[in-house]
Amino acid sequence: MDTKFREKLQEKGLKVTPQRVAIFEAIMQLDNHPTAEDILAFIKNNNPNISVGTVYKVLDTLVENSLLKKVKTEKDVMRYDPLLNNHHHLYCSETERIEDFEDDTLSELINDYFKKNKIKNFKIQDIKLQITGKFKKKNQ
Amino acid sequence: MDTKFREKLQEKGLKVTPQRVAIFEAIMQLDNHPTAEDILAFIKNNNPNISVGTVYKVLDTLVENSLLKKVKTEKDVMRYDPLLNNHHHLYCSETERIEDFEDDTLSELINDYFKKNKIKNFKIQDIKLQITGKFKKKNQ
DNA sequence: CTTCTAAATAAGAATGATTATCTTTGCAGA
DNA sequence: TCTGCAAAGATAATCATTCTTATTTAGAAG
Repeated sequence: MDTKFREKLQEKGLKVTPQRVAIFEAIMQLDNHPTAEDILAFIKNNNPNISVGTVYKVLDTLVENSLLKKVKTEKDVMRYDPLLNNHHHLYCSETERIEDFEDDTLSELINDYFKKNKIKNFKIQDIKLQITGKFKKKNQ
Repeated sequence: MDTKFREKLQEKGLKVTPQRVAIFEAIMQLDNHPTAEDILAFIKNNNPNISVGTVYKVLDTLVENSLLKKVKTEKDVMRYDPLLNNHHHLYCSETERIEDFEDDTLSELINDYFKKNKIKNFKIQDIKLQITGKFKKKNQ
């Protein structure tokens, strides 16, 4: 299951360490875009000796090597997102919940738009929608 | 020029204080989404006695009352944005530069899309595009 | 299976943005 | 003028993140 992850690490010339694997798995299992703290807490169960600095460092290297994404919120904590496929985010305006929102049609729509209407003096690398709102009670 | 701001404060039942006005004006004049520190430095010129806590407190109340927006960068500092009209953000992937990007046609396009394609169990309040990329050298 | 070395981790101190606390100020209404 | 309350000042406290140093480890090369 995490063989792909191991392979990707090697492709990038990064060593495969138990910490890196554990952190990546934690993010996959912890849904909802965990904070560094969430990840640390989760890992401590099986791996009580992991260090705070390590978690931050690993997260940084994974982000740098495009194996993870940082998510921007309005709060002052960073959250991390497994870089699966291109998706947007639904932010709850009342809680800390963040959910993925995938819609290829929409993404295409936007990409097409920018293909026709370039932004002056700016080269787009990535477009993300930040959709703020409220989750309805159902399916909660 | 800041009469509108004063009015808005009063509408919300907030007192019009010189600090609030100064902070708001600072944000309007300092372009490029200043940090709390930028704002503080700017204000200290005319108003050397303003306190750090006050700046943060004022910023918070203004955000709460929808007179400002908080913007987050990849770094862990918050930045503030005068809530003029609906606009999106261009993030430079190499520097901390953030610019506003306004495009009513695009906003409409997206709004229309969501009018036709509701998100299940989610009520949209606001949609922002986070466009990451590189500013070209010109016009720099 | 060893040895070697750069890369990675541990531990915990340090930093720095933000928040909290407590006091003082200034103004509105009695 | 007095009272009450929101706001501001001063500064200590907090807490996420980064830094520093010593130690350990992954994985290549022998």
